[in-house]
Amino acid sequence: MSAISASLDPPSATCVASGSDLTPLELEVIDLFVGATRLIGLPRSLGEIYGFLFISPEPVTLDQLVQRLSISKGSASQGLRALRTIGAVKLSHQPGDRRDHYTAETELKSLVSGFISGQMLPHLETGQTRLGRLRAIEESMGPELRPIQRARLEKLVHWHHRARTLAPLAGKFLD
Amino acid sequence: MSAISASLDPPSATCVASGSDLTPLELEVIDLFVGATRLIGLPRSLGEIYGFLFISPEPVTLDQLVQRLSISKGSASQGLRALRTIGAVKLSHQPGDRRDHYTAETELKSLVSGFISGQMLPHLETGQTRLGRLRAIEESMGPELRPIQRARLEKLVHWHHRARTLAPLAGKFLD
DNA sequence: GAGTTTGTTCATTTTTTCTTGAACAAAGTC
DNA sequence: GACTTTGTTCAAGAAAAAATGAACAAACTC
Repeated sequence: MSAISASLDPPSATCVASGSDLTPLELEVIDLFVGATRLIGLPRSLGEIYGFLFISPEPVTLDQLVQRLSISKGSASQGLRALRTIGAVKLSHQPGDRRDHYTAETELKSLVSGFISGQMLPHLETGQTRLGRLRAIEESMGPELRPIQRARLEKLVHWHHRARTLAPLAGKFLD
Repeated sequence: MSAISASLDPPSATCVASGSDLTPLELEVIDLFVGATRLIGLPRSLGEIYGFLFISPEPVTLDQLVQRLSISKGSASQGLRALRTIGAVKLSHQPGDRRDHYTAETELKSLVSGFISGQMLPHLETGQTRLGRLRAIEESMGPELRPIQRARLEKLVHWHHRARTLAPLAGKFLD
Protein backbone atom coordinates (compact mmCIF):
# COMPACT_ATOMS: atom_id res chain seq x y z
CA MET A 1 0.00 0.00 0.00
CA SER A 2 2.86 2.28 -0.87
CA ALA A 3 1.18 5.53 -1.69
CA ILE A 4 -1.21 5.70 1.18
CA SER A 5 0.93 4.38 3.98
CA ALA A 6 3.77 6.56 2.76
CA SER A 7 1.76 9.58 3.66
CA LEU A 8 1.23 8.20 7.13
CA ASP A 9 4.78 7.11 7.79
CA PRO A 10 7.29 9.34 9.54
CA PRO A 11 8.94 11.62 6.97
CA SER A 12 12.05 9.53 6.49
CA ALA A 13 14.76 11.32 4.57
CA THR A 14 14.83 9.73 1.14
CA CYS A 15 18.41 8.86 0.43
CA VAL A 16 19.94 9.13 -2.99
CA ALA A 17 22.82 7.18 -4.53
CA SER A 18 25.08 6.37 -1.60
CA GLY A 19 28.71 7.20 -2.15
CA SER A 20 28.15 9.45 -5.14
CA ASP A 21 29.88 12.69 -5.85
CA LEU A 22 26.70 14.68 -6.30
CA THR A 23 26.69 18.21 -4.93
CA PRO A 24 24.34 19.13 -2.09
CA LEU A 25 22.30 21.14 -4.58
CA GLU A 26 21.95 18.20 -6.91
CA LEU A 27 21.11 15.85 -4.08
CA GLU A 28 18.40 18.10 -2.75
CA VAL A 29 16.79 18.72 -6.13
CA ILE A 30 16.93 15.07 -7.10
CA ASP A 31 15.41 14.15 -3.78
CA LEU A 32 12.56 16.52 -4.43
CA PHE A 33 11.82 15.04 -7.84
CA VAL A 34 12.11 11.49 -6.61
CA GLY A 35 9.34 12.34 -4.18
CA ALA A 36 7.28 13.88 -6.95
CA THR A 37 7.65 10.98 -9.35
CA ARG A 38 6.74 8.47 -6.67
CA LEU A 39 3.64 10.49 -5.94
CA ILE A 40 2.45 10.15 -9.51
CA GLY A 41 3.46 6.50 -9.67
CA LEU A 42 6.65 6.68 -11.71
CA PRO A 43 9.80 4.78 -10.74
CA ARG A 44 12.43 6.47 -8.66
CA SER A 45 15.05 6.37 -11.41
CA LEU A 46 12.90 8.66 -13.51
CA GLY A 47 12.88 11.14 -10.67
CA GLU A 48 16.63 10.92 -10.32
CA ILE A 49 17.27 11.43 -13.99
CA TYR A 50 14.79 14.24 -14.38
CA GLY A 51 16.02 15.95 -11.21
CA PHE A 52 19.60 15.81 -12.37
CA LEU A 53 18.73 17.20 -15.78
CA PHE A 54 16.54 19.85 -14.21
CA ILE A 55 19.34 21.38 -12.20
CA SER A 56 22.09 20.85 -14.77
CA PRO A 57 23.10 24.10 -16.43
CA GLU A 58 24.21 22.21 -19.53
CA PRO A 59 22.73 19.41 -21.63
CA VAL A 60 23.78 16.04 -20.27
CA THR A 61 24.87 12.85 -21.96
CA LEU A 62 23.76 9.35 -21.08
CA ASP A 63 27.24 8.55 -19.91
CA GLN A 64 27.24 11.47 -17.52
CA LEU A 65 23.99 10.26 -16.00
CA VAL A 66 25.48 6.81 -15.51
CA GLN A 67 28.53 8.18 -13.77
CA ARG A 68 27.02 10.93 -11.64
CA LEU A 69 23.90 9.04 -10.57
CA SER A 70 25.65 5.68 -10.25
CA ILE A 71 22.99 3.92 -12.25
CA SER A 72 23.43 1.34 -14.96
CA LYS A 73 23.54 2.20 -18.62
CA GLY A 74 20.37 0.19 -19.10
CA SER A 75 18.50 2.16 -16.47
CA ALA A 76 19.64 5.45 -17.89
CA SER A 77 18.71 4.48 -21.42
CA GLN A 78 15.28 3.18 -20.48
CA GLY A 79 14.63 6.03 -18.10
CA LEU A 80 15.47 8.61 -20.72
CA ARG A 81 13.23 6.94 -23.24
CA ALA A 82 10.32 6.91 -20.79
CA LEU A 83 10.86 10.56 -19.97
CA ARG A 84 11.03 11.42 -23.64
CA THR A 85 7.81 9.60 -24.44
CA ILE A 86 5.95 11.74 -21.93
CA GLY A 87 7.74 14.82 -23.15
CA ALA A 88 9.58 15.55 -19.91
CA VAL A 89 13.00 15.34 -21.53
CA LYS A 90 14.21 16.74 -24.81
CA LEU A 91 16.99 15.51 -27.01
CA SER A 92 19.50 18.03 -28.27
CA HIS A 93 22.64 17.73 -30.30
CA GLN A 94 25.82 19.58 -29.57
CA PRO A 95 27.77 20.51 -32.70
CA GLY A 96 30.82 18.35 -33.12
CA ASP A 97 29.70 15.76 -30.60
CA ARG A 98 28.26 12.50 -31.73
CA ARG A 99 26.68 11.73 -28.37
CA ASP A 100 23.06 12.49 -27.60
CA HIS A 101 22.53 15.28 -25.13
CA TYR A 102 19.44 15.62 -22.99
CA THR A 103 17.72 18.52 -21.29
CA ALA A 104 14.75 18.72 -18.97
CA GLU A 105 11.51 20.16 -20.27
CA THR A 106 10.69 22.75 -17.62
CA GLU A 107 7.43 24.17 -18.92
CA LEU A 108 4.82 23.06 -16.41
CA LYS A 109 2.22 23.20 -19.14
CA SER A 110 4.16 20.73 -21.28
CA LEU A 111 4.92 18.46 -18.36
CA VAL A 112 1.30 18.21 -17.36
CA SER A 113 0.06 17.74 -20.90
CA GLY A 114 2.68 15.13 -21.58
CA PHE A 115 1.80 13.21 -18.46
CA ILE A 116 -1.88 13.39 -19.20
CA SER A 117 -1.63 12.21 -22.77
CA GLY A 118 0.98 9.61 -21.93
CA GLN A 119 -0.65 8.13 -18.86
CA MET A 120 -4.28 9.13 -18.65
CA LEU A 121 -5.54 9.06 -22.19
CA PRO A 122 -4.59 5.44 -22.85
CA HIS A 123 -6.54 4.45 -19.76
CA LEU A 124 -9.51 6.50 -20.83
CA GLU A 125 -9.45 4.65 -24.13
CA THR A 126 -9.62 1.25 -22.50
CA GLY A 127 -12.24 2.71 -20.18
CA GLN A 128 -14.35 3.35 -23.25
CA THR A 129 -14.18 -0.32 -24.11
CA ARG A 130 -15.08 -1.34 -20.59
CA LEU A 131 -18.09 0.92 -20.52
CA GLY A 132 -19.26 -0.73 -23.70
CA ARG A 133 -19.07 -4.13 -22.08
CA LEU A 134 -20.90 -2.79 -19.05
CA ARG A 135 -23.66 -1.50 -21.27
CA ALA A 136 -24.04 -4.97 -22.71
CA ILE A 137 -24.17 -6.58 -19.29
CA GLU A 138 -26.67 -3.98 -18.18
CA GLU A 139 -29.02 -4.87 -21.00
CA SER A 140 -28.59 -8.59 -20.56
CA MET A 141 -29.61 -8.29 -16.93
CA GLY A 142 -32.87 -6.44 -17.48
CA PRO A 143 -34.98 -6.04 -14.36
CA GLU A 144 -32.54 -8.15 -12.41
CA LEU A 145 -30.45 -4.99 -12.14
CA ARG A 146 -31.39 -2.98 -9.09
CA PRO A 147 -32.20 0.71 -9.64
CA ILE A 148 -29.33 1.83 -7.44
CA GLN A 149 -26.94 -0.24 -9.52
CA ARG A 150 -28.31 1.29 -12.68
CA ALA A 151 -27.73 4.70 -11.17
CA ARG A 152 -24.14 3.80 -10.32
CA LEU A 153 -23.46 2.70 -13.87
CA GLU A 154 -24.87 6.00 -15.05
CA LYS A 155 -22.44 7.71 -12.72
CA LEU A 156 -19.56 5.80 -14.25
CA VAL A 157 -20.54 6.94 -17.71
CA HIS A 158 -20.80 10.47 -16.47
CA TRP A 159 -17.38 10.37 -14.81
CA HIS A 160 -15.80 8.96 -17.90
CA HIS A 161 -17.30 11.61 -20.10
CA ARG A 162 -16.19 14.26 -17.67
CA ALA A 163 -12.65 12.92 -17.65
CA ARG A 164 -12.43 12.79 -21.43
CA THR A 165 -13.60 16.35 -21.62
CA LEU A 166 -11.30 17.75 -18.96
CA ALA A 167 -8.13 15.74 -19.56
CA PRO A 168 -7.10 17.50 -22.75
CA LEU A 169 -7.74 20.84 -21.08
CA ALA A 170 -5.55 20.20 -18.06
CA GLY A 171 -2.39 22.22 -18.30
CA LYS A 172 -3.95 24.74 -20.65
CA PHE A 173 -4.37 27.15 -17.79
CA LEU A 174 -0.92 26.80 -16.34
CA ASP A 175 2.09 28.96 -16.96
CA MET B 1 8.50 1.38 -14.93
CA SER B 2 4.99 0.15 -14.39
CA ALA B 3 2.93 3.18 -15.20
CA ILE B 4 4.64 4.22 -18.37
CA SER B 5 5.28 0.87 -19.95
CA ALA B 6 1.75 -0.18 -19.05
CA SER B 7 0.44 2.42 -21.39
CA LEU B 8 2.65 1.08 -24.13
CA ASP B 9 1.96 -2.59 -23.60
CA PRO B 10 -0.76 -4.45 -25.47
CA PRO B 11 -4.08 -4.00 -23.64
CA SER B 12 -4.04 -7.29 -21.78
CA ALA B 13 -7.32 -8.15 -20.10
CA THR B 14 -6.81 -7.57 -16.40
CA CYS B 15 -8.03 -10.65 -14.61
CA VAL B 16 -9.76 -10.62 -11.27
CA ALA B 17 -9.89 -13.28 -8.53
CA SER B 18 -9.65 -16.58 -10.36
CA GLY B 19 -12.35 -19.08 -9.45
CA SER B 20 -14.60 -16.61 -7.71
CA ASP B 21 -18.35 -16.50 -7.79
CA LEU B 22 -18.54 -12.88 -8.78
CA THR B 23 -21.20 -11.91 -11.29
CA PRO B 24 -20.19 -10.60 -14.71
CA LEU B 25 -21.37 -7.16 -13.62
CA GLU B 26 -19.22 -7.23 -10.51
CA LEU B 27 -16.23 -8.51 -12.44
CA GLU B 28 -16.48 -5.80 -15.03
CA VAL B 29 -16.90 -2.98 -12.52
CA ILE B 30 -14.12 -4.26 -10.30
CA ASP B 31 -11.88 -4.56 -13.34
CA LEU B 32 -12.56 -0.96 -14.19
CA PHE B 33 -11.68 0.28 -10.73
CA VAL B 34 -8.58 -1.88 -10.51
CA GLY B 35 -7.39 -0.09 -13.61
CA ALA B 36 -8.24 3.27 -12.10
CA THR B 37 -6.49 2.64 -8.79
CA ARG B 38 -3.38 1.40 -10.52
CA LEU B 39 -3.34 4.56 -12.57
CA ILE B 40 -3.19 6.68 -9.45
CA GLY B 41 -0.68 4.38 -7.79
CA LEU B 42 -2.87 2.53 -5.32
CA PRO B 43 -2.67 -1.24 -4.86
CA ARG B 44 -4.95 -3.48 -6.78
CA SER B 45 -6.80 -4.74 -3.69
CA LEU B 46 -8.06 -1.23 -3.05
CA GLY B 47 -9.53 -1.21 -6.53
CA GLU B 48 -11.16 -4.55 -5.98
CA ILE B 49 -12.67 -3.54 -2.68
CA TYR B 50 -13.87 -0.18 -3.88
CA GLY B 51 -15.26 -1.64 -7.09
CA PHE B 52 -17.18 -4.29 -5.21
CA LEU B 53 -18.63 -1.74 -2.79
CA PHE B 54 -19.41 0.61 -5.65
CA ILE B 55 -21.69 -1.83 -7.42
CA SER B 56 -23.16 -3.42 -4.29
CA PRO B 57 -26.75 -2.33 -3.74
CA GLU B 58 -26.40 -2.91 -0.01
CA PRO B 59 -23.74 -2.08 2.59
CA VAL B 60 -21.15 -4.81 2.78
CA THR B 61 -19.37 -6.44 5.70
CA LEU B 62 -15.69 -7.25 5.92
CA ASP B 63 -16.53 -10.90 5.88
CA GLN B 64 -18.47 -10.58 2.66
CA LEU B 65 -15.50 -8.91 1.02
CA VAL B 66 -13.26 -11.75 2.14
CA GLN B 67 -15.59 -14.37 0.72
CA ARG B 68 -16.68 -12.75 -2.51
CA LEU B 69 -13.31 -11.31 -3.49
CA SER B 70 -11.29 -14.27 -2.20
CA ILE B 71 -8.89 -12.05 -0.32
CA SER B 72 -7.54 -12.49 3.16
CA LYS B 73 -9.08 -10.90 6.19
CA GLY B 74 -5.89 -8.90 6.67
CA SER B 75 -6.07 -7.48 3.16
CA ALA B 76 -9.69 -6.57 3.54
CA SER B 77 -9.14 -4.90 6.88
CA GLN B 78 -6.12 -2.92 5.73
CA GLY B 79 -7.69 -2.06 2.42
CA LEU B 80 -10.83 -0.76 4.06
CA ARG B 81 -8.83 1.35 6.45
CA ALA B 82 -6.83 2.87 3.62
CA LEU B 83 -9.99 3.61 1.68
CA ARG B 84 -11.57 5.15 4.73
CA THR B 85 -8.59 7.40 5.41
CA ILE B 86 -8.92 8.92 1.97
CA GLY B 87 -12.67 9.12 2.37
CA ALA B 88 -13.51 6.70 -0.43
CA VAL B 89 -15.40 4.35 1.85
CA LYS B 90 -17.87 5.11 4.59
CA LEU B 91 -18.70 3.06 7.62
CA SER B 92 -22.34 2.45 8.42
CA HIS B 93 -24.11 0.44 11.06
CA GLN B 94 -27.10 -1.73 10.42
CA PRO B 95 -29.51 -1.86 13.34
CA GLY B 96 -29.31 -5.15 15.17
CA ASP B 97 -26.04 -6.18 13.54
CA ARG B 98 -22.80 -5.91 15.42
CA ARG B 99 -20.69 -6.11 12.32
CA ASP B 100 -19.35 -3.02 10.55
CA HIS B 101 -20.90 -2.33 7.19
CA TYR B 102 -19.18 -0.38 4.47
CA THR B 103 -20.40 1.63 1.51
CA ALA B 104 -18.57 3.36 -1.30
CA GLU B 105 -18.44 7.12 -1.34
CA THR B 106 -19.65 7.93 -4.84
CA GLU B 107 -19.50 11.69 -4.87
CA LEU B 108 -16.72 12.52 -7.31
CA LYS B 109 -16.11 15.75 -5.46
CA SER B 110 -15.47 13.88 -2.21
CA LEU B 111 -13.32 11.27 -3.87
CA VAL B 112 -11.09 13.84 -5.48
CA SER B 113 -10.84 15.98 -2.35
CA GLY B 114 -10.10 12.95 -0.23
CA PHE B 115 -7.39 11.78 -2.56
CA ILE B 116 -5.85 15.22 -2.74
CA SER B 117 -5.76 15.80 0.98
CA GLY B 118 -4.71 12.24 1.70
CA GLN B 119 -1.98 11.92 -0.92
CA MET B 120 -0.99 15.30 -2.25
CA LEU B 121 -1.06 17.60 0.73
CA PRO B 122 1.36 15.55 2.82
CA HIS B 123 3.82 15.67 -0.05
CA LEU B 124 3.36 19.38 -0.44
CA GLU B 125 4.17 19.76 3.24
CA THR B 126 7.46 17.92 2.94
CA GLY B 127 8.04 19.88 -0.25
CA GLN B 128 7.89 23.01 1.87
CA THR B 129 10.71 21.66 4.02
CA ARG B 130 12.77 20.75 0.99
CA LEU B 131 12.40 24.18 -0.52
CA GLY B 132 13.69 25.62 2.73
CA ARG B 133 16.80 23.48 2.51
CA LEU B 134 17.23 24.47 -1.12
CA ARG B 135 17.05 28.11 -0.15
CA ALA B 136 19.84 27.52 2.34
CA ILE B 137 21.99 25.75 -0.22
CA GLU B 138 21.31 28.52 -2.69
CA GLU B 139 22.63 31.13 -0.30
CA SER B 140 25.61 29.06 0.74
CA MET B 141 26.66 28.75 -2.90
CA GLY B 142 26.64 32.43 -3.74
CA PRO B 143 28.05 33.25 -7.18
CA GLU B 144 29.00 29.63 -7.68
CA LEU B 145 25.36 29.09 -8.60
CA ARG B 146 24.81 29.66 -12.29
CA PRO B 147 21.99 32.03 -13.30
CA ILE B 148 20.11 29.28 -15.09
CA GLN B 149 20.19 27.17 -11.96
CA ARG B 150 18.92 30.08 -9.93
CA ALA B 151 16.09 30.46 -12.40
CA ARG B 152 15.23 26.78 -12.10
CA LEU B 153 15.05 27.03 -8.34
CA GLU B 154 12.72 29.99 -8.74
CA LYS B 155 10.58 27.84 -10.96
CA LEU B 156 10.39 25.17 -8.29
CA VAL B 157 9.19 27.69 -5.75
CA HIS B 158 6.61 28.91 -8.22
CA TRP B 159 5.35 25.42 -8.96
CA HIS B 160 5.08 24.61 -5.31
CA HIS B 161 3.13 27.74 -4.59
CA ARG B 162 0.87 27.02 -7.52
CA ALA B 163 0.22 23.50 -6.30
CA ARG B 164 -0.59 24.60 -2.78
CA THR B 165 -3.04 27.10 -4.13
CA LEU B 166 -4.78 24.81 -6.58
CA ALA B 167 -4.81 21.53 -4.64
CA PRO B 168 -7.49 22.54 -2.14
CA LEU B 169 -9.62 23.85 -4.99
CA ALA B 170 -9.52 20.68 -7.06
CA GLY B 171 -12.82 18.89 -6.87
CA LYS B 172 -14.67 22.06 -5.97
CA PHE B 173 -15.87 22.39 -9.54
CA LEU B 174 -16.99 18.81 -9.97
CA ASP B 175 -20.44 17.40 -9.52
C1' DG C 1 37.31 -3.68 -42.66
C1' DA C 2 39.10 -3.85 -37.88
C1' DG C 3 38.41 -1.19 -34.01
C1' DT C 4 35.92 2.41 -31.28
C1' DT C 5 32.20 4.91 -29.46
C1' DT C 6 27.38 5.31 -28.44
C1' DG C 7 23.12 3.57 -27.36
C1' DT C 8 19.45 -0.23 -26.95
C1' DT C 9 17.52 -4.65 -25.58
C1' DC C 10 16.37 -8.17 -22.62
C1' DA C 11 17.14 -12.23 -19.41
C1' DT C 12 18.49 -12.32 -14.81
C1' DT C 13 18.99 -10.55 -10.20
C1' DT C 14 17.70 -7.40 -6.78
C1' DT C 15 14.57 -4.62 -4.44
C1' DT C 16 10.20 -3.12 -3.23
C1' DT C 17 5.52 -3.79 -2.52
C1' DC C 18 1.54 -6.55 -1.51
C1' DT C 19 -0.87 -10.38 0.50
C1' DT C 20 -1.39 -13.78 3.69
C1' DG C 21 -2.52 -16.04 7.97
C1' DA C 22 -1.89 -16.73 12.63
C1' DA C 23 -1.80 -14.35 16.96
C1' DC C 24 -4.01 -10.98 19.35
C1' DA C 25 -7.48 -7.63 21.19
C1' DA C 26 -12.13 -6.01 22.00
C1' DA C 27 -16.76 -6.62 22.70
C1' DG C 28 -20.83 -9.49 23.00
C1' DT C 29 -23.48 -13.74 24.54
C1' DC C 30 -24.74 -17.38 27.30
C1' DG D 1 -15.96 -16.46 33.15
C1' DA D 2 -15.76 -19.57 29.11
C1' DC D 3 -17.02 -19.14 24.40
C1' DT D 4 -18.16 -16.77 20.09
C1' DT D 5 -17.99 -13.12 16.85
C1' DT D 6 -15.68 -9.27 14.78
C1' DG D 7 -11.82 -6.81 13.56
C1' DT D 8 -6.67 -5.45 13.75
C1' DT D 9 -1.71 -6.12 13.58
C1' DC D 10 2.46 -7.71 11.90
C1' DA D 11 6.14 -11.12 10.62
C1' DA D 12 6.89 -13.93 6.81
C1' DG D 13 6.02 -15.46 2.24
C1' DA D 14 4.58 -14.40 -2.57
C1' DA D 15 4.28 -11.43 -6.28
C1' DA D 16 5.41 -7.51 -8.94
C1' DA D 17 8.38 -3.90 -10.35
C1' DA D 18 12.77 -2.03 -11.27
C1' DA D 19 17.88 -2.19 -11.93
C1' DT D 20 21.66 -4.54 -13.71
C1' DG D 21 24.97 -5.89 -17.07
C1' DA D 22 26.28 -8.52 -20.89
C1' DA D 23 25.19 -9.12 -25.68
C1' DC D 24 23.98 -6.74 -29.56
C1' DA D 25 23.34 -3.15 -33.19
C1' DA D 26 24.46 1.15 -35.49
C1' DA D 27 27.32 4.66 -36.81
C1' DC D 28 31.60 6.60 -37.03
C1' DT D 29 37.16 6.59 -37.54
C1' DC D 30 41.26 5.28 -39.15
